[in-house]
This record gives sequence, C-alpha cells and structure tokens, in this order.
Amino acid sequence: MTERFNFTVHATDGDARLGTIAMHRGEIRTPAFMPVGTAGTVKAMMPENVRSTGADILLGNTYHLMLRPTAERISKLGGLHKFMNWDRPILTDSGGFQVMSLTELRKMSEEGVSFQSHIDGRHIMLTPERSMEIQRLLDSDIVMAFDECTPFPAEYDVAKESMELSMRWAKRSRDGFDSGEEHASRTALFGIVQGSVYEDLRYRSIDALADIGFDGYAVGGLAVGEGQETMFKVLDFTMPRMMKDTPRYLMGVGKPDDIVGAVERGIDMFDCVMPTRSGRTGQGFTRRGPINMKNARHKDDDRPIDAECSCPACTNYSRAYVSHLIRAGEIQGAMLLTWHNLQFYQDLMAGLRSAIEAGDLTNHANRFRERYRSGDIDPI
RNA sequence: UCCGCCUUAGCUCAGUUGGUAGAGCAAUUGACUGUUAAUCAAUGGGUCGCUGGUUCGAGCCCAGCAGGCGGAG
Repeated sequence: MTERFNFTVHATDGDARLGTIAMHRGEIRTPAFMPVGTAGTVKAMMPENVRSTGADILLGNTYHLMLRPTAERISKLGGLHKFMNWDRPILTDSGGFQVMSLTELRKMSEEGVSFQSHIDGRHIMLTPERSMEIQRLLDSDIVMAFDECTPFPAEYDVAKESMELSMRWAKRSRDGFDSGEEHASRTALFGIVQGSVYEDLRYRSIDALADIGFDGYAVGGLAVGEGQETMFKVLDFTMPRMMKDTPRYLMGVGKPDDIVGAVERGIDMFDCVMPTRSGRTGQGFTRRGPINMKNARHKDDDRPIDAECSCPACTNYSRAYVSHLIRAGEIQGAMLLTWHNLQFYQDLMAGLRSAIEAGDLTNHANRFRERYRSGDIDPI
C-alpha cells in the first residue's frame, strides 16, 4: 500500500514550487493542470488520450454526477475510475460552484442548498454531509469541501457572511469526510479559502481552515469576473499567508497567462474548462497566442495549429483541415482542437516545472508572456 | 398555343387593410476561467425579375415583357 497523500516540494524559485503529490492511484506533478471531466468524461476526449497529453489527475463533479447517472449507481458499478476508465487520481468538486452558477434554481440555508435539477426539475438538497457522501460513493481521491463560491462583485458584508458560511460548512465537510473511515484512510480532503477581494476576510478564512486542518487548501471565488489584475492582487496578499507544506489549488483558473502568473505567486494546482470548452467552440491555444479556428484566414493554411506542438492535431493535420471541421460542425474538429489545447496546457505546465527546477522561472515566464501576448500567430 | 401559380439577402422563405423590408441558415468577427455550453453574441449583406401605369405614397393594386414550375391541348 502506497501513501495516502504525500506532498513533497523538490525545488522552489521565488514563491513558486516544484513538487509531487504521491497518492495510492498515482503521482501528481506540480504545478499541475487538471482537465475538467464534469459528467464523467473529458468532453471529446478518450481518457487514454488525456493521459497521453501528460495529465496526472482529472476533475470530476459532484453536482452533475449526483443527478445523472447518480452517485449510488456509479458506486454499484465500481466507482468513478472504473466507470470512466481513468485509473489515476480524480479530484471532485463539491457542487459549490453550481451554488453560484445555477443561482436562479437554488435556495440557500444554513443547512445547505436546495437545487432544482436542470435535467428533470426535481428538488434536491445538497449539504456538506451529502456532498461528502457523494464524493465517497464516487471514490474520489481528492475531495473538495462543500462551499459557496461568492459571486463577484460582492459587498463586504455579503462576502463576509458568505465566507463565514463556507467556513462552517468546511467544518461539517471535515466531519462528514472523516466519518467515511475506509475512504478517508486512502484519500484527501481540501478546504477552500473564500473572502472575495477583501484582505482581512481572506486571512480569516485561511485561519478558520487551518484550525480545522486539511490536506490541501484551495483559493476559491476567483476568475469570476474580477479580471486578471484584481485576481493577482488578491493572490499577492493571500498567498503569503497560505500554508507552505500543503498544496495550494487555484480553482477554475484559467487562461495560460493567468496560470503562469499564479504559479509565480505560489499556486500548485489548477483546473479550468478553457482548453476543453474552447476546443469545442473553435479557439485554439498557441505559443504565440490564442487563435480562432473559425477565421477565414485559416481556410488555405496548410501549416499546423502550432508548429512546436507534438499533438496529433499538429502532427497530422493542417489549420485548413481543422478549420474546415470546426466550420462544418464535425465532431472530429472538436476532438482535434480539444486534444491540441490539452496538450498545450500540459506543455505549459511542464515548461513551468522545468523552469522552477532550473531556477529560471522569471525569465521563462517573461519569455512566455512576450510571445503569447504578441498575438503573432503567423510566423514566417 | 391557352390557363394557373411563382420570381424579396449567398440559400430557403415571411411580409398584416398600399406608408421605401424581416427571419432562419450561410458569411464575417468577437466572447468563452471550480462546464446547465459541439455554446452564446455582434456585424455586414436587398434598384423586392424587368418596363410602364394608378396613387401624395407600390414588395403589396393594374398592364405588358422575361424566366421557372404545373396543368390543358
């Protein structure tokens, strides 16, 4: 039996850390990017191909899976890993984000959240205890505490109340998680820092979570419309107060340059729908900036999406072909562009890890930004 | 040869009792950050087949012509 959860920092460069998280289903190299597999699939990708891009861990979702096919069914079928054919670690979100994003269908209380299912309209109560039970049934490797993702903008008092509720729920999440002893003995639980853009609220949130004790700490409530500058400002005062011996996870982030800036500020883990969703809506990522594959300029372009990329879309197909597939609404267009985008994100993470190890992160990050922001997607 | 119907945006079509035009798709472009998204949004684009007439005013009414479809001989 290997370790339950062992985070090791191998090198640092400024505030950035190069590390590994050893878990019984496999090792996670940090800084890590977790592709999002909400409904038991990384959309448009086969799991073995997600792995081939370099992903060590996926994100799954409590809310979506509890509604369909239900956590109980997945449990009976042997757990989420077997169900979706991914045998490495899976982190599951707690449903907290849906509390915000499905705002018109919810009713909040101290006890939890009453959702109306977007699938069949029936009412469902989600509490910290139930969220923990669902994530246990899924056999998640990294369980997220049930929180409320504070919307942006939020007045101080609203943000304060929201954060304090999340902290009470964090304690109940801890207790609920621990009550599933067998599962808890081989998996991990992360707490989520809230507090919007307010320094003292973020500090209080960190302190409250530290008192409870978690295997890792996430920064939540960012990338919800505040903009990169504000997000970095919040990280600038939040990160120095975060625990040093556990992973720090920035939830829902982000664009490539968001990730670079957050790594420089000490973040170890990320997840984001951007590479997969964009892959389905025609946006590709390149080392010279984002590229809209729907644009007419690509129709006759027989070069790859990104000449420096090793993915199948770039090795075997032209911009012209991918552009045609996307325009034609062909499924293979979504498949190829998603694959490329995931490869791009994993290459980005690998590059950051190498740079930290070499003590060259600042130069590396500056070079990346300069090229990425040039927007010069038509190199000679 | 006769009769009827049709002709409006690149395509398929709406256009009320006459007040100088709209939709969907396509095109062009933009979004997308713990996925209710193979999604959403914006923009461009029309001598309303042609020529006359009636009218203050015609895509709408009248006549002729051209093209298309159907029917009768």
